[in-house]
Amino acid sequence: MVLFLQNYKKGIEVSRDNAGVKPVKSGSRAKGRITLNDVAKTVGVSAITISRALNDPDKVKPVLRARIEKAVAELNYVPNRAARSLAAGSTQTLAVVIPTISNTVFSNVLKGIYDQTIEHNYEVLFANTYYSLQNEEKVISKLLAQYPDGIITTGLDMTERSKELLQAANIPLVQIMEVGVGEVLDMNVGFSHFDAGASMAEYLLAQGYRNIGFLGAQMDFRSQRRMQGFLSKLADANLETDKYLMTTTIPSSVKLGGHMIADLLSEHPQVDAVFCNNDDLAYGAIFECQRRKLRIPEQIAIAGFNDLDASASINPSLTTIRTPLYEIGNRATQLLINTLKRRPNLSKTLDLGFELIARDSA
Amino acid sequence: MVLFLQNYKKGIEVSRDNAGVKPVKSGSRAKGRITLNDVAKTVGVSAITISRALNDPDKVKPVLRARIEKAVAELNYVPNRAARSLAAGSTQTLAVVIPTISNTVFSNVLKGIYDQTIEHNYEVLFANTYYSLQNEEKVISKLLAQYPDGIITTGLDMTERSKELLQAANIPLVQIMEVGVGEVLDMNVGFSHFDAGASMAEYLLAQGYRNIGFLGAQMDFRSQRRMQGFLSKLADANLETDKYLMTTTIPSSVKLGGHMIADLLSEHPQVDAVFCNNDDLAYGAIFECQRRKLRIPEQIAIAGFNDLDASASINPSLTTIRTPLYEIGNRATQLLINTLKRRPNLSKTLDLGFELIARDSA
DNA sequence: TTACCAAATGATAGCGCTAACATTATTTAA
DNA sequence: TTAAATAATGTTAGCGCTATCATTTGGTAA
Repeated sequence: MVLFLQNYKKGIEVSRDNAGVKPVKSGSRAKGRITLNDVAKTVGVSAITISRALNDPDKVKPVLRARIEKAVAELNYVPNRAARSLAAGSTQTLAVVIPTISNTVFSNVLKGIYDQTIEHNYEVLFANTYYSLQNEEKVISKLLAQYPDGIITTGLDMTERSKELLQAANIPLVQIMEVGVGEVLDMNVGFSHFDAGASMAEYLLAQGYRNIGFLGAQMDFRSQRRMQGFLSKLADANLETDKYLMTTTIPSSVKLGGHMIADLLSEHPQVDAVFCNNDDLAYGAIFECQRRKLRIPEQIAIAGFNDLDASASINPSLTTIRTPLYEIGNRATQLLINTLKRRPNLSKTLDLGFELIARDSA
Repeated sequence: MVLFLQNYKKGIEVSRDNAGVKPVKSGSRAKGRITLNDVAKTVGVSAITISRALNDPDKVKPVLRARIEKAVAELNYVPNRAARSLAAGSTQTLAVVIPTISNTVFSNVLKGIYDQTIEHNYEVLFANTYYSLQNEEKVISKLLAQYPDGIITTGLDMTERSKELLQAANIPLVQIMEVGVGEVLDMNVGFSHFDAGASMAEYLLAQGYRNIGFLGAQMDFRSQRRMQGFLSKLADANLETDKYLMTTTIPSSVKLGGHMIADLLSEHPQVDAVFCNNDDLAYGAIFECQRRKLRIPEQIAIAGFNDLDASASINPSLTTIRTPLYEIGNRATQLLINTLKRRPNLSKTLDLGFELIARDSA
C-alpha cells in the first residue's frame, strides 16, 4: 500500500535507502506530488541535471544517468507537462478538429494522425464540430487555449472568425480532407471531392446507365462538392440532374440508405443506377434492393464512396471510390511535425487523389 | 493582414484606440503572445482582475467586465492553459486509454466520453494501446505526465506497473467495458462479457441448434470471457466446445469473418449455428454464406455481438447482443466529473448490462 | 457624521520546469 | 606538462497564471 503512495508526500517518508530526504511540503499550494527537485535532492544533484537526464540523456554521464533513472522509477516521478510547457514554450501537443468521431471516415483519419504523433512523442487533443461552423469556431478557440504546437482542421470552409483565430495563433495548420477549393490558410492535404463525384458519373455513364440517381446524407460541404461533380457530368451528357436526386442533412447510416432508396424507387422505379454519397448509404441501399428482389446490377446499379471495410465483401461487392483516409491523417501530421522540427516540406499542398474501385454492384 | 497578427507583438503596435500600450517584449524567452498582463495594461487594471473576469465573472463589476471582455476580443487574447494548470493545480483534462480508435466499438465509447466532457468544459486526451498491456503501461505513463484530472482505462486486466502508476497518480479512475472480473482500482462501468456470451449460447440452444460454432477475432481479454461464457453453456448442454471453435488474434474485420467461416465450413459442414465474437465478423460470415447459397438461418444460423449500425438492415437481419457503448463512455465520464466536483456518486460500479436482440439470422 | 461591513480590486509569491549563461571537471593537442 | 577545447554540471531567472492575503471602495445602520 505504501508502495502505491510513493508519489505522495502526505506525511509519509518516501525515500527508503536513498540519501536524500523529502520532507512533507507544507506550502499551502503544494500538490504533494514528487517534483524534479525531490528527485534532485534524492540523487544529490541539481534539478536541471535531472531535467537533462530525462529530456536530453546524451548530455548526462551514463553513470549519473543510471542513478537518476533509478531514483525516478523508485519515486514514481512523473514530470509535470504543464510546467514543462510553460517553461519551454512548447506543449508537444497537436490539436485536431474533426466533424465527428463516430463516423468511420474520421476515425480512420484520426488513426493516421495518432500513429504519427505517437512516433514523434506528441499528444493529440481532439474536438468534434458535429458539422457546424459555429461549433467549429468554439472548439478552435478552446483548443488554442491549450497552445498546441500545431493544429489540423477539417475542410476548407470556415468562418472568418475561425480563420482569424487560427492565423493569430501563428502555429502550423493543416486543413485536411479536401483540396482545390476555397482558401488554404497554411497547408492542405486531401483530394478533390468534385473530381471524385465526376469520375463516378463518368464510370456509370460508360457502363450505359442513363437514369442515374444520387442519394446524399449529411450533405456537408464535401458531400455537396461530390454531388456537384457528379451532376456536372450528368448535365454534360444531357441527362436529368434534379429528377433522381435525393438529399438530407440527417447523418449517414445504413438504415437511412435503405429508407432513401425505398423513397426514390417508389417515386421513380425507372432509376437504373444510384450513386450513394458514402458506403454506409450504399450498404443500406443494397440491402433494401435485396429485400425487393431487385437484381444488382442488372436491374439497378449501386455505387458508394470511401471503400470501407465491408465494401469488398458485401454481395454484390460494391463499386465505390477509395479515399486515402488514413494517409490523409498521417501525411498531414507529417507536414506539421516537419514544420515544427524545421525540416523542409516538399509542398504545402498534397493532393492524395482517389481511386475508383469497379466491383460487381455497378 | 494586421488584423490577423493582432495576437502578436512582433514589433507592431497592437492597440488602436486603447489607452494601454503594449511594447514588444524583448525578453529572449517571451513567445510574443498576448498575455493576461497585456490585457491588464490595456484595460488599466491588475492582472488578477482580468483573471477573475474570465474565470469567475460574478466577482467583477459588470461595467469593468464589459471593458475587459471587449479588450480580450480585440486583442485576440487566448489564455495559456499550461500556466493556468500550473498555478491552479488542475488541468481540466481527462485522459482516455482505449485499445484502438479504428474499432467502431471504441469510437462509440469515445463519443460518449467526448459529449460529456464538452458539456463540462474538460478536454480529452486519448491514447491507443493496440491491445497490448506493454503499450498500455507506456501510454498511461505518458498521459499521466499531462496531469489529467481524471482517467478512463479499458478493461480490468493490466500490469502491476500500470496499477502502481495509476494509484500513485491519485486521481479518479474509471475502468470501463467490463464488470465482475479482476481488481477494480477505483470506479468501474461496463457489463459482464461472460454473461453476454452465456446468454447467446442459451438463446441458440433454445432455438434447437446443436452443432454450434464460435468465431473469434482479436481475442483480447473480453473476447475470451465472452467465449468462456458461451462455451460454459455448451458444456452444460453436453455439446462439443472445442470442435467448432476457431479463433485468431488478427483484428476483426468483415473480410476476416468471411475467411473464417469458409475455413470452419470446409472442415465441419455440419455446423448449424455460429456465434461470431462481433458484428463485423458476423457480416462477413453472412456474406460468405450467401455466396455459398446457404440459407440463413435454415441451413446455418449466424449471431453477432455489439449491434452495430448495419445489423438491423443486413439480410437476414442479424441476431446479436446490444452493448451500451455510448452509455459506458458517458456514464464513466459522469462518475469522473462527479468525483472531481465532489458530488456524490450513488455507486462506484455500474453494470449497464446488455440486451439480446433476436432477429432473423438465428 | 461615524463606524462598520461587504464587495471590489490589488500586491505578492509561487506553481514546476527549462533557457541561458556560468562554472567546474575532463580530455586533447602541443 | 600545460594550455586550450570540450564535456558535464550548476546558478539564476522567469514562463503566465492564480491562491492568498491585503487594501480600497461603496453602501448601510446608528
